Amino acid sequence: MYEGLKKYITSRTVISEKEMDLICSFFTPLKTKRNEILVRYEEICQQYYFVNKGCIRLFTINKEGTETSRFFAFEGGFGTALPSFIDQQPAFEYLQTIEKSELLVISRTDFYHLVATLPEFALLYREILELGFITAQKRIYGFQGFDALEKVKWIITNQPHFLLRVSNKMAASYLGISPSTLSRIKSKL
Amino acid sequence: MYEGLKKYITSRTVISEKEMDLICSFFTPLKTKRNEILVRYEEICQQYYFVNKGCIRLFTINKEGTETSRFFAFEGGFGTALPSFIDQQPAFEYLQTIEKSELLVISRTDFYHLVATLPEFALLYREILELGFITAQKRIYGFQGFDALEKVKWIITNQPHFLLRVSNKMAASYLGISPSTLSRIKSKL
DNA sequence: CTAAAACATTGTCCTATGTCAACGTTTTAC
DNA sequence: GTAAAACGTTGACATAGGACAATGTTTTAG
Repeated sequence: MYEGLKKYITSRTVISEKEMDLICSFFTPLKTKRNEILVRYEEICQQYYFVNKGCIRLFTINKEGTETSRFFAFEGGFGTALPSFIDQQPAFEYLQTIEKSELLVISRTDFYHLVATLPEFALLYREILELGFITAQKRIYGFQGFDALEKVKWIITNQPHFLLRVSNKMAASYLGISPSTLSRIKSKL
Repeated sequence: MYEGLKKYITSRTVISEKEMDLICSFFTPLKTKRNEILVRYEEICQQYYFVNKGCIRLFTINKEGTETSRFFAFEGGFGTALPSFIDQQPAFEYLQTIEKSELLVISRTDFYHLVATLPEFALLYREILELGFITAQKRIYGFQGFDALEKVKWIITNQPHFLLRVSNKMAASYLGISPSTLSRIKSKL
């Protein structure tokens, strides 16, 4: 159950078995169904999620009812509604599992407790933030001035499994293009 | 000279005078001219910059020679080519002062030394990352699906001084629209 | 102070991509 | 297992906004 998480941690920091067990002890398993909502709009996010199996998606719905996908975390990744989690403000987004998933959940209290007491965990969090920051940057700036075709090529290069893993509709809403356009582009490669 | 930095720090953490002086001792003043380059494309970024006066801009130039502005830091803000600074990889961007500016500079070595030895400084860095992350998120997601008019309204709401402070061209390249379009929109409010 | 360069504004035109609709296929729910 | 709903694909059409150019203004360099 905890292998994925342990692998994640050992690949990023050196830590004693005792501390590893301590960290794991704060994570509780959670099985979810397809399209299960973890954080609702305007809810204050209290949990951080590690994806053991399945996939979580962060998205919004605008006033016209159109969904926009913001972020996906697959097996071995962390995810949450981070702005709300950090600031404890109502989330301007939804978090859901788009497939039947197995997650490991840690409460915000425990999370920040670990950050405050375990330097190795603080380092892990710093790396999550640094990586998240860089990833977000690359995505914005990678997309700046890109036309639809370039965006699709970008995602194929940077997240090769992405288009195979998520629906056409979700992929399009992540890339900021219409499903029709994505469909047309895929048909020409 | 260090008032701005001290103000920044005291507004975010509680710290003794001695530690404050220690932190400040690692920052050296730097005066720059308009359009002075701080980090070149493919250079590895070794410094973090605090803006006392003036403004720094992060930007790229694509193969067609068009500039894209990624980020601006004004008085009281921190800025650097963060992905390169973090990973010590060649920067895929330029950092410049767009006005005559007064900066406070800390080397990466000293910066991470402070992060590693002063918990208060580690907290500050964590907050910079968290805030940077949230800001980047808001910008991407705020822009997702926005048309040109909505982007301009967004920037007016979220950074009211922005359009007054930077040139039409730079503002347009930040918003991801053409200078002509921005000009037309401004003329209609 | 002056010449040159960069920039801002605005008009005309054109294209990428969104919208809508039709149709077939897959998924869902009971 | 079956009906209904959601989704994917493709065509026809409409449009936001980019490219380019002309003109006037501001900034820069010496």
